[in-house]
This record gives sequence, C-alpha cells and structure tokens, in this order.
Amino acid sequence: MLEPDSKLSLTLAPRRKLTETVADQLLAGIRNLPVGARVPSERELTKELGVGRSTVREALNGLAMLGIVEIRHGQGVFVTNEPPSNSEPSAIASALERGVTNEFIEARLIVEVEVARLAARRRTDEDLATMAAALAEQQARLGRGDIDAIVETAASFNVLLADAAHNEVLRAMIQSFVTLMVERGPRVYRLDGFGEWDMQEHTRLFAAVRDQDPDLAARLMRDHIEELARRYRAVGAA
Amino acid sequence: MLEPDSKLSLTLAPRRKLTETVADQLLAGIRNLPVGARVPSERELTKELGVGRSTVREALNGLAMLGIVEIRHGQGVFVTNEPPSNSEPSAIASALERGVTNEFIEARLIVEVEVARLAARRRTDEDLATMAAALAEQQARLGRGDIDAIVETAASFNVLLADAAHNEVLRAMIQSFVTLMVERGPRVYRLDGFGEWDMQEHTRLFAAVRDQDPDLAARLMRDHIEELARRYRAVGAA
DNA sequence: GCACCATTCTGGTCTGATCACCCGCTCAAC
DNA sequence: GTTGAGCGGGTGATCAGACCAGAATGGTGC
Repeated sequence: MLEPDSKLSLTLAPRRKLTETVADQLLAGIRNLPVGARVPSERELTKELGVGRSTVREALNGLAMLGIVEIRHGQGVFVTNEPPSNSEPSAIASALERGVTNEFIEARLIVEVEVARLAARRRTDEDLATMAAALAEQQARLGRGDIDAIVETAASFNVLLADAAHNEVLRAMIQSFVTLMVERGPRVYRLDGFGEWDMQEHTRLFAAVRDQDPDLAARLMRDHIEELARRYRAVGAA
Repeated sequence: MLEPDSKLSLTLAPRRKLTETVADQLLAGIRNLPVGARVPSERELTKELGVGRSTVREALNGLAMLGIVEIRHGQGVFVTNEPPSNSEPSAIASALERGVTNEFIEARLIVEVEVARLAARRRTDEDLATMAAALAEQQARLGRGDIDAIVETAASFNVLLADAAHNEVLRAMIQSFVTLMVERGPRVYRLDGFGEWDMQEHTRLFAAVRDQDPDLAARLMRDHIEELARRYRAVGAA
C-alpha cells in the first residue's frame, strides 16, 4: 500500500489514465487493419483487454473524435483512416488531444483550401519571391536537421500563402491555426521522412501558385491537410 | 406564418446521441463562465441534467478533447479557453480598423457558406426549434421597430446556424464575425426595408436547413452575403 | 417473390459500487 | 507557534451488470 518512490529523483510521472493506455493498444491493433475494416465489438474488447466496458468506450470515443474510427450504432466500429505505420508506440490518445480533432481539421480545410485558391489567383511576383526564399530556407534547414527551425519555417509558409491571398482577415485565421499547430507539438516533424515530405508538398503548392492555377492549388492544399491530419493522428504529439 | 412546428412534446426523434445533446447543453452553460471557473461535478450534472453519469462523462471527455475544459482527477472540471481556437478577433478587428471590409466579407463568404452547408447536413430538431424561436423573435422585434434589438437577434441567427453545424472551431469564428458586425455600425439596418429583407432571407435559409438541403443552404448564404455586401457598400461602410 | 417479424447481433444509456486522488482540517509532537 | 501525519469528504476513474435502441439476418406465411 505504501507508496513507493519518495526517494531518488522524483521523475514527474504523468500518471496515465487507463483509457489512454487502452486507446494506444487499440491504435496499435488498428494499424494492422485495412481502412473500412470492422473493429471487434466493445464487449469483445472488454474481455480481450481485461478492462471495463466504459473504459473501452471512452477510448473508442477518443479515437472516433480524432477521426481514426467511425462508430455506427447497431453495426459496430470501423476503421476510417489508415494511419501510416511507423511511429513508436508513444502516448497517443493523451497527446494528440486538443487541436487536432476532426473539427479543427474541418475548419482548416474550409479556410486554407480557399486561401490557397485565392493565393494562386492574386499572388504578385513579390509574394512569389518571398515564398521562394522561405522554401529555400526550409530546404537549407532541412539539410541541417534543425527540427525546431524547420517547424517554424514550414509553418510560416502557410502564413505566406495567406499573405499572397491578400486578405488580412483570412491571414489572421491562418495565423491562429498555425500558432495552435506549432504549440501543440511538432512531433510529426521528427518522423522519418516527414520533413522531406512536407518540403515536397510545399514546393508543389508553390508551383501551383506560381502558375496561377487556383483549382490545382486548392486541391493540393486539401490533400496536404488531409494527409497531415493522418500523420498527426499517427504520432500523438505529446 | 413561417413557424414550422417544433413544440408539443419537445423531444421528437432525437436521432442524435444523448451524449452530444448533453455536450451542447454543457457548452451553452460553459460559455457563460469565466476561464478557470469550475464546472459542477459529474454527479451534480447527472442530477441536474437528468441523465446517467456515463453520459455526462462522455460529454465532458468530448469537451476536454476539444480543449474547452480541463479535467483534473480529484479536483474537478475547469473551463480553459472560452471558445476553442479563439481566432484572434483582435487581429481581425485591427485589420478592420484599417478598412478591409471587402476582405472581411470575403472571409465571411468562405466560412459562412460552408457553415450553412454543414448546418443543413447536421442540424437536429433541437437546433431547428432554437432557430425557429429566434426567427419569431426577430419578426416580433421587426414589428416593434427596435433597431438595436433587431440587429442583435439577426446577428445571433448566424451563431445559431454555426451551432447547428456542430463544429466549435467554426462556431468561434462566426462568433467573432458577429461580434465585430454588431459593434461596427448597424447602419444598413436603418435602410428602408432592410429589416424585412433580412428577415425574409433568414427564413429561406431556415427552410433550407430544415429540409436538409446543403447545396441550397450554401447557395442562399452566398447570395445573402453578397447582397449584404452590396447594401453595405451602398451605405458607405467601407 | 415478397412483406413481415422475431431473433440476435451492435452500440447507447443508466445505476451504483469501488478505487485513486486532492484538498482542507484536526491535533498531537516538537 | 510550527510542523506534519492522518483523517474525512469531495472529485474523477474504473468496473460490473442491466436494460434500451438501431440494424442485420433469416425464417414464415402470403
């Protein structure tokens, strides 16, 4: 009964909730399932994992809110998004938390896709030059491997895009999105190949804006955010 | 006249999960609380709302994941950031001060059109009832000719629409729009026939949402805002 | 072939007990 | 008086089991 520790270095023990642990386990299992596959029923999971049903439910609800699974009354739980494997089994549920929920992503999609479209339509040569410089800088930092610096540059690209859209109100929105994303853990950037992927995406986006192709820019942005969301979910930015 | 129905037994076909309804109710109550305030305990809420504790817990967990509340074991539930992702209304406001009304309208167009679409898709009977009540109130105030009161009610309709879209991030955006609109002169409302026109538009929008016609709702909203912009310009609100 | 319905899956909600945690208070030891 | 261990009461976390509600299935009678 007596509590252990109290000696040695008191490492801050975040005290994980069982629900979160279960969410991690479920996620680990889900990784091996194809999109659309059915997850075992709550009652089965209860027996399999040896925890109460309410715990399983809370874990599933969390995954559902993150868009990883879809819960259908009377039918079961289904995998909706395929999280790119990889990524260590770090604390997911507790971490990816606030900021990367479906609602947030939905809002970003609505705003940023249109911003990309407007940017392609209105960009000036000066905007182009600024973005090109930012990309070059991002590339340089990528080579250096300075994660924090890369994150900063990469995030600022979205703001530059908003600048090119020439709408201060929209820019303010993007800025708040970016702030949230940066604050809430740029862990994704530590994933193998993420920096390169992001760089590539930004380059494509840049090309679409340069060529003044609004529809292409919008589509690229949509795909970008959706993929970004998938990667975020897979990591759990603690 | 425009009253659909929506009373009698106030609970009709709540296809929506109870948990979500409860989350909405909690949210409504939380909006009136200052940041850092303590939300009643799960057990109290259970009695107050007349639902099971598991339902309350799931609702609170959802709000926690959205970053609206923080749950501390052994202490209670606390309000964190009023609305999630408060889109820096100050930044938008300062932009407006510099005369970017057109940009403001463009941003509204992007966000509100999609919100209308989502509202038509997701509205519950309860959302409908609330909107109907707001419209009735707007009609009543219109008859009375109380400009300020009309503006307030008319503006709140947009927020109700955002409520029906069930996305807190988007709602926060609309809320900041509305706040700014109400603050900045309701001059247009003094125009002859404006109040009636606005009322009519809202009624149409309501019908589209009621009939769950996303595309129609989106189109109506687009036309509405564009026409609104024209009238604003006519008054010289740039 | 088809409409109906009972069964039996699944998730959704309720209840109440119990565990783990945090806080404020009491009160004895210093 | 100060300290701090301990207790009590409140809060969330978890569990167990029951029952409600939606959805699929398959049988049954027409």
